[in-house]
Amino acid sequence: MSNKKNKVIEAATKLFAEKGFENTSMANICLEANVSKGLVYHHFKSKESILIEIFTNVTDKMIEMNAKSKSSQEPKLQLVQLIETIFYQLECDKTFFQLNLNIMFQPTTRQILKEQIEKRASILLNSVKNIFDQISLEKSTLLSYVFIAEIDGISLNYLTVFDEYPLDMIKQELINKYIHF
Amino acid sequence: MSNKKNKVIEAATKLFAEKGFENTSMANICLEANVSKGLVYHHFKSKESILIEIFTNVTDKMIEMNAKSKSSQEPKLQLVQLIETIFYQLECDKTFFQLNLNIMFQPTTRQILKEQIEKRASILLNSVKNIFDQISLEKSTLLSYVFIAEIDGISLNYLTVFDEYPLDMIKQELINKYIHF
Amino acid sequence: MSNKKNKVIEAATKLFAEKGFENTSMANICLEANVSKGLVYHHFKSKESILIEIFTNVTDKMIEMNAKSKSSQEPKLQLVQLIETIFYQLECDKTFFQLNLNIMFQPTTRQILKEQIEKRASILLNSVKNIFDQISLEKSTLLSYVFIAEIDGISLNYLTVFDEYPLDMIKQELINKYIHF
Amino acid sequence: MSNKKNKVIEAATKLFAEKGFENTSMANICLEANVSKGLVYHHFKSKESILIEIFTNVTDKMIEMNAKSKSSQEPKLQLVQLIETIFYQLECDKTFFQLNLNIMFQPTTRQILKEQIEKRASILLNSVKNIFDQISLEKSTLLSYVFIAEIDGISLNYLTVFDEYPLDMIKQELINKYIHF
DNA sequence: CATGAATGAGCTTTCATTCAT
DNA sequence: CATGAATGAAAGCTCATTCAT
Repeated sequence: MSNKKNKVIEAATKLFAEKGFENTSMANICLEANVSKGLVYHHFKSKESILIEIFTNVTDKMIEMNAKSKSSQEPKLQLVQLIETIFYQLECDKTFFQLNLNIMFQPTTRQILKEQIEKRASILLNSVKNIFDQISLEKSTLLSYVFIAEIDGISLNYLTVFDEYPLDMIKQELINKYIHF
Repeated sequence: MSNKKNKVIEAATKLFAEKGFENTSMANICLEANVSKGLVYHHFKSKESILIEIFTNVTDKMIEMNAKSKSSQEPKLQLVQLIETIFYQLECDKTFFQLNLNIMFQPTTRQILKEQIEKRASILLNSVKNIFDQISLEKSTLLSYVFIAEIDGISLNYLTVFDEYPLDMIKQELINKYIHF
Repeated sequence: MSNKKNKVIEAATKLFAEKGFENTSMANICLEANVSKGLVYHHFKSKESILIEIFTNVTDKMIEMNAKSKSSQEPKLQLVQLIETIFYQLECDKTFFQLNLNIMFQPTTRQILKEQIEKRASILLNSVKNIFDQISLEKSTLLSYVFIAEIDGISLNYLTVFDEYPLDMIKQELINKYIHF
Repeated sequence: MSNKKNKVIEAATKLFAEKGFENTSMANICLEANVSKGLVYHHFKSKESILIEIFTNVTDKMIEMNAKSKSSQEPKLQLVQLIETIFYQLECDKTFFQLNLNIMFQPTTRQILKEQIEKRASILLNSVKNIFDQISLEKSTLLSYVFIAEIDGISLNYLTVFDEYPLDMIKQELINKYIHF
């Protein structure tokens, strides 16, 4: 992939996260990436398609990571490790999670990425369910939904609701819950 | 308050929820409310100020409801009742919750309503903490954050992540958790 | 004339002078005069007509003053007195002179007040020529034009060209010129 | 510089002079220049900036001409030549002088171009004073102000006050004054 | 006399996109 | 690959004016 195309993707990711998709103009992206409009339209057929490519890249990484992570540990420890991983990334890449949230809740962008959003959700659900299947086949679906809701709720509150959020304490509480399951 | 101003607020609320703030034009609002552009700008100084007025109205209602709801029931039952109320409203007014989410995650609108968002969050936290104080003074803050994360996570998953979400089952699971606390 | 109508005229005069006719809106005038739009349109048929009334009032005063000032003094002293009067007013009412200038040079307003502007010019020319007729019947027209040009040029430079203008010195130079004519 | 940008400048100059800055819309300019609105905003960041560029171009030309015109003639002849040049241009480019006047008297445009207007005034004053210094060092400043006032007054009367102005006769009178100085 | 809700045309400006070079 | 001039639709907003009360 050409160097300049990457610069465009990076610039767009940054700006979409900072200002939102609708408030980022092609001109903004060109300026940030230091390329011309013509070049952007050489690599991408539209502004939407930049968004799609950014989102797809991440989905692909998620699938890849998911494939690798088939651990043979005890299920409770797998849950703990999953929690640790997610919260680690949440802290490392706040902006990126924020971008994903605003894409998912903005009706327009949501519509554009509907299929991918659903795909991601089902990957995550399956991945979590695989773990809970080892704990309780009967309640595994319900437990998975609850687990995901907890993760999403904490992320959401951390990222956009509370100014000073005791993330570590709450993470610990969650780990405690599942380690004594 | 004049009839037409209300029509504008209703139209704007509907469209902001359906299409997002940035994708709703003043022309759209005028068409939906069946009024002229001039009239909208006679009542509101800008598009932003419509959003602010909508959001403020709801915040005010929240404060009012909060003041009224000081129940003298057993704390566990208060939690159950709170859960029931929130999920009832979630199902009744899906669009409105969606509007709130997309406002909170869109950087621009978030900035505009920063103060109000924080105000709302602290009202909710206090309100929940008042209940948990009666259960465990020591852990009440932590428990409140967890409770709110659970509610928010479920709402988020119901509204925007999963196409077919077993909301009732999950609500029941949550009620079970807190009734046996 | 009603009190409120006067307030409108005063407000409009002030704002037209400060911001120019085109940059003053009816809403601005209403706010400044503390009256409603309906009232302004009760007294004036349009924004233009306010301008016309302001300008006409001044023209009428000029005519009146001109009628009174038929002095029987020596012509040179009449010139000196005219110079003194004009410069006195220039210093007293800078804003008002500025208003007149910008009305006269803005093509739109100029067109509206074309006839009055010409009327004023001819009154002034006649008035000055009457004095110069007593000095030199032959050259009186030319001398009048020169005199008016001198007055206008000095006013213009004082009001809008130079930041620190030695008005008094120049006035004295002019008086010297005509007293030794 | 691109051909179309020049067309925009020409169109804007013409229309600003004919109708005034405030009464000329971007749509007017586009129509006159036969270009799209987008193109105008590609070359100029705002309507104001068109005005600034027009004005700056002229100021630059003035400075350039001023630099070249250091003549070694007798001072009185230099004055005569300056008068001839100014009146020649005044007759050639009536519209352009009118544009300058209405920019200088319209409070808004005046504010925008405040610095340039002052710059121009000081260039002209210096240029004239250099000549009068050779006639009378003592009175050169005063004489310069008077000279400029005469020129400006005559221009103003010619351009906007009197319908039939004996420009040539008055120019001759002025030349006579300074040739017999 | 007096108010201010209401209109609709028009304003400046932005923007995704195209295309000749 | 790469540029940036050029387009035209649509955005947010202003404003003189009207009219029911």
